[in-house]
Amino acid sequence: MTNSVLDSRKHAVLEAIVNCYNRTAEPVSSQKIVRDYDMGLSAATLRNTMADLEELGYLTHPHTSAGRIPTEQGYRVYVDSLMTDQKLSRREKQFIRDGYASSRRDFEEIMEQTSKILSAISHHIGVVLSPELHESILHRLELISIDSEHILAVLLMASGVVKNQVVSIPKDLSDGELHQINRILNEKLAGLPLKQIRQISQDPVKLKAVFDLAPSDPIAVVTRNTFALEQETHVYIDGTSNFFSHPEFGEVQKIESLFRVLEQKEQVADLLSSRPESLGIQVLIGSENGCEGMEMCSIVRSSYRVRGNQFGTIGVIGPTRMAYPRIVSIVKFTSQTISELFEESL
Amino acid sequence: MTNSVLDSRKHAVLEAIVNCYNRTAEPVSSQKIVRDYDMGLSAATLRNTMADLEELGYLTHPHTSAGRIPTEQGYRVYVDSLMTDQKLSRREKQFIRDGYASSRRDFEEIMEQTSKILSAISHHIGVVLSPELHESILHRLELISIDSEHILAVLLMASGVVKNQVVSIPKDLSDGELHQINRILNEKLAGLPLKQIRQISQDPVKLKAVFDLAPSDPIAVVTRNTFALEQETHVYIDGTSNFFSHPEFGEVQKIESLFRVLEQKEQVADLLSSRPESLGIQVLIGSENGCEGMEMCSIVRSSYRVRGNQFGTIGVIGPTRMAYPRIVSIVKFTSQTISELFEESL
DNA sequence: TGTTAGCACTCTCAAGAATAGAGTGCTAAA
DNA sequence: TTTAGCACTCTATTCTTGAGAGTGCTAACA
Repeated sequence: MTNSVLDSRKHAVLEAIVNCYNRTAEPVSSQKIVRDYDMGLSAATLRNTMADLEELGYLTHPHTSAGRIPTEQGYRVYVDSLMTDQKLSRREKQFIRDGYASSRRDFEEIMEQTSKILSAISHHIGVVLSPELHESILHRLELISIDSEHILAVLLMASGVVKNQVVSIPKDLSDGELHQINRILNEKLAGLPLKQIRQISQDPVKLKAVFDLAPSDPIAVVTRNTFALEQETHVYIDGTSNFFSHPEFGEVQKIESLFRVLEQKEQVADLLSSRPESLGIQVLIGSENGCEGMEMCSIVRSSYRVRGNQFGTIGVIGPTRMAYPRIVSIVKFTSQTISELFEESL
Repeated sequence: MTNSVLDSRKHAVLEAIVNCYNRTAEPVSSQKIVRDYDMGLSAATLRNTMADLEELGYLTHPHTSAGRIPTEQGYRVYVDSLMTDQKLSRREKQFIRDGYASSRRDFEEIMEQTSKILSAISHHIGVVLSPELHESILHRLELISIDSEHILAVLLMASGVVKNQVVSIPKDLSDGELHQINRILNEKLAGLPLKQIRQISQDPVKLKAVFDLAPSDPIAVVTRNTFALEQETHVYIDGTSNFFSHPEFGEVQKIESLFRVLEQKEQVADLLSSRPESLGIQVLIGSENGCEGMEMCSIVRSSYRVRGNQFGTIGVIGPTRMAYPRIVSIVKFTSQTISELFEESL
């Protein structure tokens, strides 16, 4: 909290400017602060302080005779050490919990609902990344015959996620054979994390070590084909149209570049997950997200946990000028709620 | 083809204006037509004809000294009787087919891919509605135990679609019991359309008639819970950001109302499917779609077929000023391609 | 009778000029 | 160190003007 460069007045002024700018979306003048915040200082003094803050890189000027707006660096200081926690109201918490009332136990529905809740309550864009199957543990698998060339593998993960996979088979398998293969696979593979299973299944040597059979054996083929599934993360996005209500996106081009990014689900996934995997809340301000076309946006993200060590990510994408304390609280509480939801019910 | 109101000159002029306006997005002047189309008429004569067409309601004026643009009615005539088929080039057809090369047999992937293909090749918005399970025939179902209170029902439809459903069970069932129930359900229900099964499962009388057992019997409960699934149509949308490149959407508000609609998946689903269920191509011009916020958009849609009589819908949403002949060909060819794809492979 | 040239008229669009207002930076006094 | 005062700068709005595009109408023509 003791930032050597900023004395307490500068702190206060920066905070006031960020708050004010977030409310009005207009450059903040010294007058405005005198009127709205009772700081016991004159406009002239504030102007001096503001000039200092600008020199330090925390504020900027659209043009000579305009008020100040925070720079990304200014927001950074605000988020890191100035802003105060804003508790969600009981009503807001209830709103979030109620959002899950209808979606019983369908995994997809919970993901989808989460993105809707996030966007509805934040008035920004809500994003949810499904947990990475990679780390997830296989609880059991069931093989179901489809036709002479294909079977369906149903993977039940320990987390409660269910994943279907159509698998080509080398030759028609009788019900008995299929049953037999199913039994053996469960015996050998249940309880292992998917990542490890994939390694085994794609490596002839390991495969032989585990199953002790030739690569051409039906069991080997089925295993290989079943676990060839690539790492796919589903991305759920909602509330994109909320962006139209922000004055800073009044011109089409600005909003266009953002929407072009949002349409690339993979890019959105990278955006939310590529950061160091700390577990708490993370706030990326403006160009910190490093994504072309999203320089004007900030991201507040957090992981959630689906039993064991399977993690997904939720986040809110909004304009750099967003109400950080509130959004942080929302993301924090929602990720807790969703984690509990998975913990208890699935 | 013999439209009593329109002589062949009016036809030709209307067609020229539609074509020209589609290219340039600017009101078409009499001069422009003289220059670009060799009609052997002077500008003055064209002005007379254009005035007639305006009187008939097929053209309009942004203001007195501007050229003409087609009205919705004008487009209607153009689409219904003026425009000529535009075959897709070999390259375009190949592009569409290639789009499916990677997506093997995963149903969802094909749907998703289709919306991408449609938007990429049309430069508009591509929409796909998954087929209605309703009419689909149950090929077989498999029950898989999850825990003491839940099982997973895997429904294999005759069409190749696979649907998972987590089902609550009244009491813990042994493997044997589960197997037994599974066998009976398949015996009684396989081969029936889902719609009928749902009717049976939700009606105690019918349930008793088919299975001859008490409503509290585990079989009855499992059946009821398994087929309680509501009719859900998945909506795949791609290419929304293509709208930014159209000059008529240069202002934010116009694009906003459109995006608000697109975010409501149910509304999009209604938009594409609520029309009379003719099988061919349908073109809805401008406000004909009856959807608030989409008055400036046209829709070209077609059903596709997934074996048996299970149908879905694909479509392209674009500005009213779209290249109808081309888009119609695209939608037609894509729906054929996707139908064939399902016919042969699943 | 249908077509065309000519012309007056209308409307838009872009550029410039004038004005008001907001807000700053600086200076000098408290 | 703080503050009042003031000159200065920049924006945003409004009005005007002129050019250009395109029409509708009229009168002549085939």
